[in-house]
Amino acid sequence: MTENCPIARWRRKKEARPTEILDAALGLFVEKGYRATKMEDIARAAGVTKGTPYLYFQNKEEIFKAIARGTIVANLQQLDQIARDFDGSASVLLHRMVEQWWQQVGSAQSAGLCKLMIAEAANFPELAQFYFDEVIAPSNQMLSMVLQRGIDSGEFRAVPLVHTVDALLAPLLTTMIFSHSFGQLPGCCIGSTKDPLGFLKDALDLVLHGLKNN
Amino acid sequence: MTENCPIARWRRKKEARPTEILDAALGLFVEKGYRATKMEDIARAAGVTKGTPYLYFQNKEEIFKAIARGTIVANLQQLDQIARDFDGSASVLLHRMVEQWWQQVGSAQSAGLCKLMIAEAANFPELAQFYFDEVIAPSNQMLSMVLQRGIDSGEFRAVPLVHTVDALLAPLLTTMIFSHSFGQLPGCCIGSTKDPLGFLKDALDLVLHGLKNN
Amino acid sequence: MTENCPIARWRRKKEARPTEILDAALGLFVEKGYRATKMEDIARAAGVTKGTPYLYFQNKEEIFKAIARGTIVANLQQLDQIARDFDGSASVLLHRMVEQWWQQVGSAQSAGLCKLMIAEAANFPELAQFYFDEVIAPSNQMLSMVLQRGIDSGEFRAVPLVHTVDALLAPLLTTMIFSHSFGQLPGCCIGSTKDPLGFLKDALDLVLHGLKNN
Amino acid sequence: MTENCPIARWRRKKEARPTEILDAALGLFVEKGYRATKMEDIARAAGVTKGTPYLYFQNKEEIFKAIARGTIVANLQQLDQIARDFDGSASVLLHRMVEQWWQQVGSAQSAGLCKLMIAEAANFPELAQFYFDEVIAPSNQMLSMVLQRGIDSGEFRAVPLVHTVDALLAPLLTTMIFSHSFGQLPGCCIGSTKDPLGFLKDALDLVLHGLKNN
DNA sequence: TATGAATGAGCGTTCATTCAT
DNA sequence: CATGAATGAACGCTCATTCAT
Repeated sequence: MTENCPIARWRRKKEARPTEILDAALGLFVEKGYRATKMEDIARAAGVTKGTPYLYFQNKEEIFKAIARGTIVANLQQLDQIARDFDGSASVLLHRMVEQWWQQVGSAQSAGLCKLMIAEAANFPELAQFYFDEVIAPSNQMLSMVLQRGIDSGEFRAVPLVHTVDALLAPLLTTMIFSHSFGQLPGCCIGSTKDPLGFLKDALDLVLHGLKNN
Repeated sequence: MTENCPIARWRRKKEARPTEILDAALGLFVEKGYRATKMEDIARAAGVTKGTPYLYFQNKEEIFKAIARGTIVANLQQLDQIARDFDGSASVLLHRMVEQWWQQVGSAQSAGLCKLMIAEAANFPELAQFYFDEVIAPSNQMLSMVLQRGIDSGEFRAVPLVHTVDALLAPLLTTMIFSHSFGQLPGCCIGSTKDPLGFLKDALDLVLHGLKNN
Repeated sequence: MTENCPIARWRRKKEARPTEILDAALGLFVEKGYRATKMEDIARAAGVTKGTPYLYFQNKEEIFKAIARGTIVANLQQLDQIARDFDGSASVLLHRMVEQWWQQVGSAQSAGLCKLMIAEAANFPELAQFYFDEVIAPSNQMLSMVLQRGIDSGEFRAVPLVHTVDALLAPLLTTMIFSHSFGQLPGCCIGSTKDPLGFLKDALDLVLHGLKNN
Repeated sequence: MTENCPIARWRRKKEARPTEILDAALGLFVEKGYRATKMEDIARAAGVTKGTPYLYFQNKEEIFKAIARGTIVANLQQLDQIARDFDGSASVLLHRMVEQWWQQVGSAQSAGLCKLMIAEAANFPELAQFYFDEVIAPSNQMLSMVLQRGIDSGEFRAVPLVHTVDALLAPLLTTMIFSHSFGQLPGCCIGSTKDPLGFLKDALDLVLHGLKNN
C-alpha cells in the first residue's frame, strides 16, 4: 500500500531520522559513555554519514539533551494510571506495577538512560536534575502513594515512608544499572541479571512480607 | 621532628606521590568520568604539573587500572572476619555489618569507585570483571553465608537465597551510586542521600522483618 | 575544460592528496630527518592543515613507510631493460646506464630517499632492509651482470667481481648522498656536486680505463 | 701505583667525564640520529645520571657541537705527514694512506661522525660546514696533492684532477657510511661491508690501474 | 660534583564541527 | 537533504632542562 508510494516512504524515512539518530546515540552513550562516543559512530549506527546528525541537532550535547528529555517516560504515566485505577490490595497492585515497570521501563532502553544519567550527572547537572525530577522523583511519589494507601488501609505496618519507598525502589534501580554494566560481563551471574523479573518479584515479596501487618 | 631530616622529608614526598595522584584521579574519574578527565586536571588536583604523573604511571589507563586494583577493599576482609567471629543472631550481625560497611566502604571513596566501574564497565571489561570478582561477588558470598546461617538456625524463613542476597545488597548499592550522582544535585532529597545510614538501617529492618520466621 | 566539471575537480584534488602529502613529507624528511620533521610541517608543505594527513595515513610512521615503499624505483627496471637489450660493448653500455641512472634516479627525489634510509636505517630496520633488497642489491646485481659480460667477452680484465661492482657504485652513491648534505652548503664545491654528471662520467672513465684488457 | 691514590683515580675519572659523555653521545647520535637520542640515554650510556651531562655541557646541541669539533682528526695530520715524508711512488703511497686511513678513521667512531654529519647537515649547517672544511676538504686536498705528484712525475695519466680525487674518495666514503647503515642489517652482504679493507684495496687497485701511464 | 624529582614547552593524534559539492 | 573532505582546538604524552638536595 504505502509501498506503492515511494515518496511517502521516503518522507516517512526522513521524518524518522531524528529518532534513529537519537536511538543510535543512546545505545552508544550507554555502552561507552558520552565522551567516548564519537559523532561519526552515532552517524554510522544510524545509517547516515558524518555530517547528517548536524542537520537535525546543533551538536553532540544537544543530542544528549534530546535523549534525556525524549526517551523518558510516557510509561510512568501508564503506571500512574494503573495505580490510580486499581482498587485491590496494595500488595497486588505493587506486584502488578513492578511487572509493568519491568516490561516498559526496566527492560527497555530507558534502563540504559538511567545508567547514563548516573554516569554523567556531574557533567550535565541540569539534565540530571531534569531526569531526577521527571523520572526518579515521580516514581518515588507514585510508590509513596501506594505505600501510604496500604498503610492507611491497615494492610501494611506503619513504616517510615520515605526510607521504605527508597528500599522498594532499590531493587528496580540495581536491576536497571547492573544490566548495563556488570551484567554484560561473560561470567557475571548475580541473581538479578540472570532472571531479572524473578528477582524483582522475590525482592518485592520479601519486602511485602516485611510490610505486612500481622 | 621529621622536619629535621630534609632527606626524609623529600623522600616522604616522593613516596606519597603515587597515592596522591591516584586519589586525585579517583575523585575526578568519579566526578566526570574517565574520558572527560584530563591528565592535567589529575596532575593539578594532585598538586603537581602535567608531566609528573607520567613519572609514576605509564599512562592514563594505567592510572585507572591502579585505582581499580588499589582502592579495593581490604575492608571486606574485616567484614568477613566480623561475620565469622560473631555468634549472636543473624539479624544483629547483619545490622552490625551494615554499619561497618557504611563506615568503611559506603561512605568512602570506594563508593565512588563502584559508580565508576559501572560507568566504565564496557570500556574496561577486564577491570570490571576484576571489580566484580573482588568486590561484588565476595560481598554477595558473605551475605549469602550469613543469610544461610540464619535460615539454618531457624531465625529466618526459607527464602530463595540468591535473590534475597541481591535484595539485601540493593540498598547498599543504590546508596553508594546515588551519593555520587543524583545525590550531588542541589535539590535532591530522596531518603537515601539525606540520611544514608538511617536509610540503610530502615531498609535492613524492613527486610529482616520480612525474613523473620514467625 | 576539466574546469567545467566541478565534481571531477574535487575528486581529482582528493585523489592527489596522498601523493602531495608523501612528496611534502619526503622533502622534509630528507632535509631535516624523520624525527625533526613535524607532522604540521608536512601538512603545511602539502597545502593542508594539521589533521588532513591523518585522513590518508594512520600516522607519521606510516607516511615514512609509504614513502619508502612508493618512491622506489620502477626505473631500475628500465635500466635493467637497457642492459638486457644492449648488444654493444660493456663500456658503452655502462656509460649509457650511468647517464640514464642520473636522469631517472640520481637527480630525482629518489636520491634523497637514499640519504634518508641511510640516516634512519637503525630506527626502521625493516624498511632499510626493504630498500636494500629492492634498490641497492638489484643495482648491484645489474652492474654485476654487465661487468661479468665484459669480462667474459674479453673486454675487461678478470677483476674481483664483487669489490669492483661496489667500486663502480661508490661514485653514484656519494653523488646522491652529498647532493643532499654537504652539497647544500653555500661554499661547498667538491667536484661531484658542481657538475654531477660530468663527475660520474669521469669517474666511470677512470674505472673503465682500469678495467680495460690491454 | 696510581691505584694507591684513590683521590687521583677519582680526579682522573672526573676529568674523563666530558669525554665519556661525548663518546656515549656520538655512539647514540650515529645509531639513532640527533633528535631520536634522548639526553637520559646519553647519560646512562656514559654511566651517569640525567643531570650530570649538564654539568659539562650547556645543552644537547652543545654536546653535538663538541662532538663535531672534537672527534675530529689529529689523524688527518698523521696522514698528511705520511704523504709529505714519503718519497716512493704515488701508487704505493696511496695504498699506504688508505691502509692508515682505514685503521685510524674509517674503522673508528670518526666514520660514524661522517654519517651523522650527512644526516644532520641541514639542521646544523655551520657544523656541517665546519666538518666539511676540517675533514672532507683537507682529505680532498691531501689526495689532490698526491695525485698531482703522480701526474707530475709521469706515474699517472693526466686525468681531470678534481673529479678523480672525488672518485678516489668515493669508496672510502661509502665504506664509512654503509658500515653505519645498511651494513648493520642482518642479511646485508655487499662487498664493502664484509671485508672493508680488502674492498678498499681492490677499489684503489682498480683506479690506480686506470691512472697508470702506459 | 652528582642526583633524580619535577617542570612545561612541544609534538602526535583525535574528533567535533563546518561547508563546498 | 546528504555527503565526506577538511579544519583546528584540545588532549595524551615526551623529553630537554632545572634545581633542591
